[in-house]
Amino acid sequence: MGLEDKLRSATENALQRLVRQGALPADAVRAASFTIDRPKRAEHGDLATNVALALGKRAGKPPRELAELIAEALRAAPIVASVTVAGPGFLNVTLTPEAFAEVLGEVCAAGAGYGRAPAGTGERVLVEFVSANPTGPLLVSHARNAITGDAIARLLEAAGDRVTREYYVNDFGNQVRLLAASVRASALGQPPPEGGYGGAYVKELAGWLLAHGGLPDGEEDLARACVTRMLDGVPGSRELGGIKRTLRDLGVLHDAWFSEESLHRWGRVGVALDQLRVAGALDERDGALFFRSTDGEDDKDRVVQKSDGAFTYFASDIAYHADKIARGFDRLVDVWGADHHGYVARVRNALEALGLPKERFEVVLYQLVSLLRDGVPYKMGKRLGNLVTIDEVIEEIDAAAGRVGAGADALRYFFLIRSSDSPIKLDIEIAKKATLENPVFYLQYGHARLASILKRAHDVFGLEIPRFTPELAARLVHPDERDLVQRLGSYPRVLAEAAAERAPHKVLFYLQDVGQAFQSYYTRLKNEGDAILPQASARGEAGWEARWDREKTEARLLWVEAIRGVYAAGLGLLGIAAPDRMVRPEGAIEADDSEAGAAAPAKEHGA
RNA sequence: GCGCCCGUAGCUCAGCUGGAUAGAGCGUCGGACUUCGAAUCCGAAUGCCGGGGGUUCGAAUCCCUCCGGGCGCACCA
Repeated sequence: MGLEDKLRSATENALQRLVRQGALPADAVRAASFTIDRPKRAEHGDLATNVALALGKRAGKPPRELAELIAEALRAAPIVASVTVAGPGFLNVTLTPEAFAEVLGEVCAAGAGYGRAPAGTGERVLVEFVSANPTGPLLVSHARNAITGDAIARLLEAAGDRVTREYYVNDFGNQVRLLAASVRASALGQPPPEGGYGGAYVKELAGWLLAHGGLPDGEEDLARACVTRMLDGVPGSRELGGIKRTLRDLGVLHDAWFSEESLHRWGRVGVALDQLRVAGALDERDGALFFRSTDGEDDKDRVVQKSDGAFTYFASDIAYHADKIARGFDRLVDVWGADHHGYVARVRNALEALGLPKERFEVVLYQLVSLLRDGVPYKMGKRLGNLVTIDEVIEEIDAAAGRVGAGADALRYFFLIRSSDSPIKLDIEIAKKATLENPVFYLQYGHARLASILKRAHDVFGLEIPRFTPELAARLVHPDERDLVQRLGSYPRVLAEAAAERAPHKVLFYLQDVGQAFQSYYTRLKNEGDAILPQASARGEAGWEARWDREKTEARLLWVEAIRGVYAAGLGLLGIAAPDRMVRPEGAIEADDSEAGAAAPAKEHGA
């Protein structure tokens, strides 16, 4: 339990006591909700609460008077060192060292599972994401969907949910027919049909099929073979690595691949439409079949079967979502680009018309990714032949950083640092080459530093990370050390909130704050002539070991490991690597600018 | 026209279940290396929180309205 939660229950206890004493009306206390916050200013104590202000309305007493009353009751709590009343009636609370020690103890005891709810305590959730048409390689714009969906899935797991990650494969209808036709054309050395696909991967796909038993005769068999190859790829191929491999490179693994075509093959679409018909939710107009979406909240009715007899994508989507419910999921989370938001109502309405629990259906919408190239808008289009693939971007960043995985880390950072409601402008050139000023390195460096302190403690001083004891924790008296413990204490809350709001960016902001707080402490300590481990200069003097406060070092090692553990867990939750050391790539260090600094102004003013 | 999202520092964005003097990164300027890792740290400057009205002890946050931008409004997927 973090300090906020500890203070909250202490405050609630204090209120109950005041109610029993007749000092406060019970119904006012029951109805009031109050906040516990870290105050922005250090002189306002460790935590502040507006409980007196919140209660003032209902209790009918001046907030200041209430504040004095509650402050007095709160002073009895063991975690409270002092309470002052400030401003209109805020309570500023300073906590006891024991309270901080308790929090650190909880972090250490929980280990890697700290902040996570016990697995399986939550809902059964189906997170459906990516679901891009298997007619081409995944593009950078798809990466936001993949990364957002994956991070939300990880967050829900941390919140205790049983999560299934699913990719809905649109292997039915016009688009795959066009892909198959394009591949056949390519095999015959002809140009692709109107509106077809002409990328290099089409040629490669045709070549691979020819080399492996030839193209199937039937169009459906060919389409199936093409989709399989688009998903699984061809080993060693640059152009046709496969959607699954691209996702794996991003750290995204789906549990299930659900075929749209199978819904038709098993007659599920027809069944769903029959049920809608029985429910009286279908109308026939102009030879087409409409779902009466306007019975719910929607602008117009939606076509499920066109006048030429073909089912729409929406028809199979109804069957698909009905199937998700039938599989027993408590919650369906779909991750869609904001351009599909008009779709939400019709799917929800269809579920309702089928008599299914529509409130289980939920859509996470993310705003769109627009591309820039060196700051100017970059129009990407199939017809323009300038599609930017995820593979391509990952490859270039990996090369620039000299590490496989750097590209995935950078992309995950770029897409997870923004809230879903914020559109993202991704500059292709910067994403590709300017990896060194990428803030993801700051995050990772923080972890490398923590890890390297522990490694040095072991290698140079033979120190292992000690077991937690209250006595050891009591040695952490530096204000920055207390501050970091407080931050670690609020990690469970951050996770729970991020999961509930489907907002992975909150975890990332939290980690940046923790990293910054530690880096700042680290330098401050040095400026104060102190250090976690005895420095080389100190060890030069005779008898240094006798003067070394070994216990303080051990307390700090315990603390460093607690921070490192939370930090690594948080990064892991976002799918970003937490390296123990960072290697600066060749040519990354800027040239010494002492000469340039002198020369440049002279040139400026030369004329 | 209707619906959803957005408008906060020079730029990119947090903060939005109402709380004290509105934050971060980048950029700018000025400092700190006898390195437990300087991919770091410290300091400074910069804001009618798009405009107006309302609710309240208190509004970036809630309500109304206007302005500006993105997306959507198919018998496409």
